[in-house]
Amino acid sequence: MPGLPVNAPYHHGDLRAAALQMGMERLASQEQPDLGLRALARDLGVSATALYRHFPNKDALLDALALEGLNRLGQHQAEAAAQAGGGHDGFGEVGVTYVTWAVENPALLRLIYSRVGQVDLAADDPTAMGEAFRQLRAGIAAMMPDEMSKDRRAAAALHAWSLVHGLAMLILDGQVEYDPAMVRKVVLMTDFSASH
Amino acid sequence: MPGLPVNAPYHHGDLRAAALQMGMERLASQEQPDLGLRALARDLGVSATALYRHFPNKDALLDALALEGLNRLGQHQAEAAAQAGGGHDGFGEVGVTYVTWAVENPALLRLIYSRVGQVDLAADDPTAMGEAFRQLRAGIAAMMPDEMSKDRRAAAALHAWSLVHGLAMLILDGQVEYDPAMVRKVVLMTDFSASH
DNA sequence: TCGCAATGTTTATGCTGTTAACATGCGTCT
DNA sequence: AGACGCATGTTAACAGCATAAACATTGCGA
Repeated sequence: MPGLPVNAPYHHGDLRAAALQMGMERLASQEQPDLGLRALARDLGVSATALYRHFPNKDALLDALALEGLNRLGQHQAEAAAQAGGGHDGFGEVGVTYVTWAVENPALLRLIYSRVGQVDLAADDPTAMGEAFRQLRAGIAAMMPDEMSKDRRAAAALHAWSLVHGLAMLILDGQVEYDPAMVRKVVLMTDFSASH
Repeated sequence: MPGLPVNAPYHHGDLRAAALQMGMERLASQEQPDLGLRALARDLGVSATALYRHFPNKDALLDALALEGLNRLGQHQAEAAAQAGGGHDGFGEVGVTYVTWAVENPALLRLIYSRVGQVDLAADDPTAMGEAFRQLRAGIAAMMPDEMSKDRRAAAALHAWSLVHGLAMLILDGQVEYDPAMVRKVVLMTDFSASH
């Protein structure tokens, strides 16, 4: 039994990592990337079925890519939150950042949301995908103004998430043209200190 | 040249309409319907390639289904708007209705948004899909309070559309559990008469 | 050094969308 | 009425896909 390095290179030299990297590159550079096993294997200079030694099936590969993307999104959100300095204004900036990141990573955001919904919760690693998303949710909720009641905080967090996610999806689906100024105006429109 | 009945039955008896109806039934009854040409043809009691006499390819079939779904959504929105009686409160009800319809027609809503974005705008019938969506947008914009400036109306309409669409997608993707009371609270949270 | 297990390849299966060639029959025109 | 034509449906075939099984290779641990 080997020590710690789980991904020790064998014949190819860590084909798993190479496949994931190539997948991430395609997700970053193309709007509708070809993530077929044959296409990936061909461009990796490897036979069509070699990837089955590292992933049980195609969905597992996509899940791994989605998880990596989710981690990057979460990290990006955390950076934006830290830079904005918290508070009401900072929270707005985080929302704008979400939309901006989505526009810059359309295929990756779509992959994340297409995969995270149908993850088998009884799988081997229940913490992988679900935990990353739970962290994202917690981050959103934690950024709400302190003076709110717990109930209102939950509703406000869901409101904020829905707003930026919906705006991002409408832009990605081509229903709304991307206009940074308009995005800013729309996202910052909500006044969370209002009544209700 | 025949008169008005464009879809006169031949051998099968209007296979095109039968295929669309079966597709709509599957979209209505299943979360991830099998809309494969072979599966549809088999259940229609027809050979696998018969549908190519009525649709140039699979995408055309899906586009036709998405268009039908879009019309139903628009009609549903119009009914909700009329019932709500316009005004600020009525507008909120329309938003709640959007989310409710999405929850009740998840596969159809997903199909609509997945197809409408990549429609070839230079196609034969440029009015079909795009026009239906333009009508939906116009309906949303027309429902904004009258006292707003044109600019603010546009931003508020996009805000409202983003909010309900994002909330619907989060529910459909399994990120948020469907809770009618919570949906109502979140959708009605925005106060459009606020400053900015 | 030997062996085993991890890695990669070859081959094969059943699915998919799609095309071409062929068959059938309703509608129309003479 | 009869024949032609075109819309419709069928059969056969092809390329691509994900995937599984059998086989080959190679590096690490005992």
